[in-house]
Amino acid sequence: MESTNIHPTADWIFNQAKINIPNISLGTVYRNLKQLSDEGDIRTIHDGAIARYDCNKDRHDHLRCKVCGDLIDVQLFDDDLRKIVKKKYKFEADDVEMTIIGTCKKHTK
Amino acid sequence: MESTNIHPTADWIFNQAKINIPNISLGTVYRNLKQLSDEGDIRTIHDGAIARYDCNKDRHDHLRCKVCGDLIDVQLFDDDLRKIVKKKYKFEADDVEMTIIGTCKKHTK
DNA sequence: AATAATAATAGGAACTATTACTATTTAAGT
DNA sequence: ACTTAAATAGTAATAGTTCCTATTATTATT
Ligand SMILES: [Mn+2]
Ligand SMILES: [Mn+2]
Ligand SMILES: [Zn+2]
Ligand SMILES: [Zn+2]
Repeated sequence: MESTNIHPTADWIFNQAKINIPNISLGTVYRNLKQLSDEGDIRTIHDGAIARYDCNKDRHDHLRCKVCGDLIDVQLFDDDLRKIVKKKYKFEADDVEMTIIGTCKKHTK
Repeated sequence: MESTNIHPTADWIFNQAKINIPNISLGTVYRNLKQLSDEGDIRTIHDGAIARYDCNKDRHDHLRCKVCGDLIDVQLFDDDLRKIVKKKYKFEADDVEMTIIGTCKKHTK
């Protein structure tokens, strides 16, 4: 999984794993992903209704291209923004889930 | 639904609707919510694995308090941020889904 | 008002991602 | 080798959502 910078689903990982471990079960995939996520070794991201898993442990955000479906890592939510949230709304931010939907640079003519 | 500023689930709406329309079906709730959402009269927000519906049609973001569960409307992603995304990543942003998880002001002593 | 055409609905089946359960296998400790 | 504990495969169960269809309500047309 670390060999890719994609954001695979449990099902994708399951199918990849089957290449080397033909009789692995989907439950094992979910259990291990949950464990890794709980330990902070990977991140779980909610992409609409389904879960994706992210090896990029640094806090970051995503751009989702509605043309090609790519999910691109970006850094947008920074300490400045955290301070604004704190000052303006008196809200102590622990975590941020931000996905920007639009069109990536591959499709600009 | 407009009478509240909460972010109800389909199930919550279904149960509320049953008070006045005792034999309404869940499918009707989903169908009408989808229609309203498609027409832009409400917004669908993905809260983890489940869908919530939002009457606040203005583009806005959310703070989710992990203590009391509240989902608070805020305005964070602005045109400045959109321009940064455009300049830095050459990405044309159409829509943003941002939820900040943390602790709301009700719980600060 | 009666009839025909169209839209909306209830109720339930089907679907999909995920979780829970359990008997069996694998690994570790002595 | 024996005991204990952890991990797993396989399968059943769950939850949210969508799909389907016969029936009901609404609207348009004679
Ligand atoms: Mn990522
Ligand atoms: Mn809102
Ligand atoms: Zn693209
Ligand atoms: Zn709170």
